Amino acid sequence: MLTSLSYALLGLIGQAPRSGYELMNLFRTTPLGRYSGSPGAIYPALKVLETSRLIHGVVKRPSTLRPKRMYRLTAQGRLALRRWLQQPMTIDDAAFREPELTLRFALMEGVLDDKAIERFLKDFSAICDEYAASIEGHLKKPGMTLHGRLALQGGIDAYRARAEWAKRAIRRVRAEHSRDGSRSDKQRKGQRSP
Amino acid sequence: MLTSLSYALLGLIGQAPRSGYELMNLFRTTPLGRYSGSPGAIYPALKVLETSRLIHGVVKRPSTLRPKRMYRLTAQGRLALRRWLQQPMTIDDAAFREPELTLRFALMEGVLDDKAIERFLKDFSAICDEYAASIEGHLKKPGMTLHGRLALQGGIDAYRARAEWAKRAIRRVRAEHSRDGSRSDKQRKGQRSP
DNA sequence: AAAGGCATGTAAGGTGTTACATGATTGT
DNA sequence: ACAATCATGTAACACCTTACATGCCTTT
Repeated sequence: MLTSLSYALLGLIGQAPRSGYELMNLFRTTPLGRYSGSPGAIYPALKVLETSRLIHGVVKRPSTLRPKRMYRLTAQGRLALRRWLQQPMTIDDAAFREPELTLRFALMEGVLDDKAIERFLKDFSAICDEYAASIEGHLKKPGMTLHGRLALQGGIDAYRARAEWAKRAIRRVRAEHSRDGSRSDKQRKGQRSP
Repeated sequence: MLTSLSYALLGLIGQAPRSGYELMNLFRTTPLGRYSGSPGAIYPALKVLETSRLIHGVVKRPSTLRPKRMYRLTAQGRLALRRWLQQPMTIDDAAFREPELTLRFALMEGVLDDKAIERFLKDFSAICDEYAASIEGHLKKPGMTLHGRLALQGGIDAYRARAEWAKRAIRRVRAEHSRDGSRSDKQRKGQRSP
């Protein structure tokens, strides 16, 4: 199993060919930074992805001591990405790996179809509500301090907010999709916003 | 610098003397589990805290191959905990270490005074709003995909929810404190809910 | 006396961080 | 020629996870 960082790299390379440096800057200058953006993590991760044949680096500036590589997804890489994006969602994902779910959502545009995206958001909303309810269970337990209960309430509020967000997001992607559908029914894959 | 896990242990031991096993179960059976609850993390961390003289383990069942230890804070440990709880809050804490802030709130009851607790919540609310606003800045940047923008919006919503929670929490702790104040002005330190 | 929960611990492995090292290219 | 930025990489270290090992104690 790959890490979140590796999948983030896979997803970003899928959007457009990119170099390690470019990826590093994306992490450093955007909220993607949550998934870590140090060269000591990114370059080794890219190496692993390349030896696993999920990405392939085309070497610019060859036969120097400091070659530059532009990475692209291989067919295998595209498949691995898609499998990760389509993974069934568990309550543990919501509880302990919520950022990875958000990452999946951010990277599934242009890879999964409208139906799968809507499914994802519905599941996400439901699972966030479910997890919020499970925290509520702890609230009633004896021996909880005031701050303990308040901290739990904060968690509940945050997950409820996530669930509401997902419901709004469904409407937003629907609106976008119907516009896209009436405008241009073809054109997919490998495109990038201008 | 100690890790979140170490401070969590410090805080929990401060609430009442506890054994490693007891601590492990607290992590396993409550939302504290976010801060990890495997024996491979907890026992070594306790050992480090003891060699740093922040906690002290009283050995029950001595002169066996499997001694049992009940840990208590030392004066140094109490001080280290207090310093961590009182640390000034940065926007980076909110952005990358929000769970640690929540942990601090949960563990400051009975250690910091009412004033410091209210200060913490006010700062937390302000910094969450500030960070939410800084994400909003990214929303306007060109080159953002639809999903990218929606994911950012999710982050904004979550941080706004945190900020609102903190405001409600201030009222809750105020109410509790005024009740406490009129009931029993003394009695602090080392107590535990029944 | 066997089972199951209490209780502590270690070994191997993976992944990340910080800090550093180094080379290439471009603009002044 | 120099500085800044582009660009890649490594070494040391810290910490956590999983899986396992082991022993004590209580109940049946």
